[in-house]
Amino acid sequence: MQKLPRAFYDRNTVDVAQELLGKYLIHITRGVQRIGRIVEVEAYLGPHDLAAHSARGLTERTKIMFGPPGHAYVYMIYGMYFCMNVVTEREGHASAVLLRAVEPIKNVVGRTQGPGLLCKAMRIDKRLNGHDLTSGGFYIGVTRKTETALIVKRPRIGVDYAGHWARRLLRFYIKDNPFVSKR
DNA sequence: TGCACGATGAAC
DNA sequence: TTCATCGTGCAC
Repeated sequence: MQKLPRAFYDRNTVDVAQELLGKYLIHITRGVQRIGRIVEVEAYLGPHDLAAHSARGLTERTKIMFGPPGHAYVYMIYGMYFCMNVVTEREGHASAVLLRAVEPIKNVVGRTQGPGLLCKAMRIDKRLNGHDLTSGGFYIGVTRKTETALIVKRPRIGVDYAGHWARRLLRFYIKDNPFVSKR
C-alpha cells in the first residue's frame, strides 16, 4: 500500500475528488488497522463555493481548510456525527473533498454509507482534525494494481441553501457500487 | 452572552 | 416529515 504524497492533494479539487475514488482510507488505533475503500466523495471548491464551510471566511473551525493540502478536516455535524474531508490545493485556497462512503475492507464494523456512518465505523473523530495525511496512523493509500471504474456525477447532498452551487455536479461515486449512500 | 441552524441518520 | 443533539458563527 503506497501512501499518497502531498503533491496528490495539491491539485485541482475536482480532479483530486474523482481520483480519490478507489483509493484506501487507513486508520490505525491501538494496533488495529482499519481499511475502507473510498467509493463516494464530494468536492468543495473554496470561499466562492457557497456550499463550502470556507464561504464563511477564515474562522476557528475552517482554519484547517485554509491551511496546506494533505491534511484532514474533521468537524462535528448535527451534534452527533463527524464528517471527514481532505484539504486540497495550495494553502489559502480553502477547498476540500468530503468522504461520503467507503467499502469495508478490513476491521470495519458497522455501516459506512454516508459521511457520519463512515466516520463512526472508521473511528474518526475531532481528534484527527488537522492530522497530516502524509504522516503515519491516518492516511490514504493506493495499491499497485489500478482498476478503472465508471464515475457517476451528481449534485451534492444537503446543500440546497447554496443557490446555483447546489446544482453543480460535484458529487462523485463509483457506478453500481453497493456501498454508495442512498439518497 | 444567547441562539438559530447544519456537508446526518433513523424513526415514524 | 420529524427529531436527536451540540459546536460554531454571528447577532446583540
